Amino acid sequence: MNFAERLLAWHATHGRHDLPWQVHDPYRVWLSEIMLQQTQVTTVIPYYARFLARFPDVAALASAPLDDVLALWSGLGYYSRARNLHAAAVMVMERFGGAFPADPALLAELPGIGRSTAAAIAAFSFSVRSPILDGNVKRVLARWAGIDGFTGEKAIESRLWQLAQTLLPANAEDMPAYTQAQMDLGATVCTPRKPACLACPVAEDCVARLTGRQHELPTPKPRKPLPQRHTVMLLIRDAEHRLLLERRAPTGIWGGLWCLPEVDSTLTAETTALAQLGLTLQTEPALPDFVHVFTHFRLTVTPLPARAVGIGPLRDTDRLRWFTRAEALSAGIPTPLRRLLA
DNA sequence: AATGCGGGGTA
DNA sequence: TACCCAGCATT
Repeated sequence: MNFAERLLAWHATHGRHDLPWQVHDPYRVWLSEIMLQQTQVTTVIPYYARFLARFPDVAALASAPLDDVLALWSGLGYYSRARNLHAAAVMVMERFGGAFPADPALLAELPGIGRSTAAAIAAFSFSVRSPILDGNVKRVLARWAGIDGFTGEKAIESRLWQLAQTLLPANAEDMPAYTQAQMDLGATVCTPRKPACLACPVAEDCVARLTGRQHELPTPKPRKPLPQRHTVMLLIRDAEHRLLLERRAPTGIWGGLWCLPEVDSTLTAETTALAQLGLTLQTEPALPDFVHVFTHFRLTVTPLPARAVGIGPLRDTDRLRWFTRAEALSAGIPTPLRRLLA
């Protein structure tokens, strides 16, 4: 049996068959694929259920306010995914009349859908013969073919795409199961740490296993030490103990989410707030620092409580808004703020 | 080609 | 702590 045939046979008995998005509905497949970008299955499942209940089809999503989408995405991270999801839903309605195209090249024109996600949607929904190349597949193929070098590097990645294309099953109707089989093999057998080679359907001709290099491949990403950053976040309360939140710019960290106003220093907080927010503050002693780690830097946050005195009506209510604690918790806010409020 | 972009699970 | 996860967009 060739590579694809062995994966298909393995998947029939050992694959995952009960995931909630394993349906031939491009909307649900698309939604799950976006949520699963750089995010593990167990994390996605509850978000997927809530999202689908609120937005049962692409028309419902396209006509919803972005704030509602971000609120349901809150805590899942990579918020550009939520903004792109909403924009793509609008495009599917306007350009394709609400029906997702089957062609991966067309799917990849939608925001948030790259080559791998487009192939996954096309394979699961329409049985199109197009290869995926996610973290699982990169690891499986790098080991099986004995490919050295960081898989994020251009030359390595292009070899892997080429290989993935040649290994596709002959029959298009096998594409949904084959695509799922690759993901399942990477997630449950060919795992990053302790690969279960004894349970692997392609172990007999796996170069990494035959040469004892399962634990060396794929070549890990070269790491640099995380830069340190510091910020002061203002916990501004009004007379009714409501909290002032500021909508962040649409791009960058926590884009579009509601967050605490930030200043550079506790010493200049009052003057900075007056200049930037138009509020006169009485600051209180800072709360203990906490650390939030991102992929690319480490952020130390000093929470600084303050009372707003002599407030006039806030003029820019699209950017600045007073929230009760309950309102803040149900809005689109980043995880550190959710933790701080809890 | 390199960087920005979250958050959680895991050993 | 460090690595990894159903990657994509931007520069």
